[in-house]
Amino acid sequence: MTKKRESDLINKNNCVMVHAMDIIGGKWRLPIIWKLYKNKTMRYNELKRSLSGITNIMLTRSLRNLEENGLVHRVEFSQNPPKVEYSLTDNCIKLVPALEVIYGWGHERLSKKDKDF
Amino acid sequence: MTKKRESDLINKNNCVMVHAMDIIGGKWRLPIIWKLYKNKTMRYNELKRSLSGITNIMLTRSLRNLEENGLVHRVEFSQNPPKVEYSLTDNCIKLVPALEVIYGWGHERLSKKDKDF
DNA sequence: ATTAGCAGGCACAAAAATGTGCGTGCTTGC
DNA sequence: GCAAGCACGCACATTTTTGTGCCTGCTAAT
Repeated sequence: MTKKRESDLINKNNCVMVHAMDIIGGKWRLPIIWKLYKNKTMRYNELKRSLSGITNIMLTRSLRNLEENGLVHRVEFSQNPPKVEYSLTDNCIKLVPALEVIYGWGHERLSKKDKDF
Repeated sequence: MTKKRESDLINKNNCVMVHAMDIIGGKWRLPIIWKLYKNKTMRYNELKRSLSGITNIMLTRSLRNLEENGLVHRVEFSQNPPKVEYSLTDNCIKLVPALEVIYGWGHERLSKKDKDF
C-alpha cells in the first residue's frame, strides 16, 4: 500500500512478489493476521493487548490497510461503549498455510538464537 | 535486521512473526529468494536483470543481509573479470513452501486487478 | 466521585528503507 | 582503440514507516 513510484511501474510482470510484499509486508501486518487466525474474532483492545509493543496508531493503520485490501473484516456494532470486531476474510485465509511455515521457521530460529547465550 | 528499539525488547515471547518479518520483510528480499529458488544459482548481474527495477545498492544490501542471516550462500571465484555466485542455504529452502503460497496468492490478486480495467 | 475501559484520532518526531548518480580496475570482443 | 560487462562501493537525498504523547465522549464499576 505504498504509493507507486515510477520505477515500480516498470515492474509489472515479474514482480508478483513485490506486489505481495506491498500488501503483507510491514512490521505488524503478519502478526495481526496471525492473531486473528488463532482467535477467529477479536476486538480492538484485545488485539492490542495480545500484540505486545504495538501502539494505537500502528494497530489502527495496519487494520485499515488490511481492510482496504480485503484481508480483514471490520464489523462495528452501534452501541455504547463501542464494540468493533475484526476477523479474516476468505481471501486472507488462503494465506494461512504460508504463515504456518513462516511461524515455524521463525520459531526455530529464535530458539536457536537463545541457546547462543 | 533493523536496529532494536526499546519497545521491541518488551516483545520477546509472542512476536515470532515480528522477528521473521525483520528478516524476510522488505521490498526485495522475497523476490530475490524466489529468483534464486527458481534458478538454483545466479550471478550478480543475472539477478539484477531478472529483478526489473532493482538498483545496485538495493541488490547488494539485500544480498548482504540475507547472507548475514544465513539465507543466502555467496561464493566468490577469484578471477578476472570477477565471478560471484549466489544460491539459497538449506535453512532458506525451508521457507520455499511459504513463498509458493504467497506467490500464488499474489498472482491471483494481480490478475483480478487487471480485469478491473 | 473517580476511575477504567471502549475504539480509536491528531500533530509531530524519529528512524528506517529505498533510490540517484557516479566511479572502481580489469578483460574480452569489435 | 573503444566500448561493454563483471561485481559492486560511496555520499547523499528522498520517501516510507513507525513511534510519542495526548485527547475524545460515553458507560459501568469501585
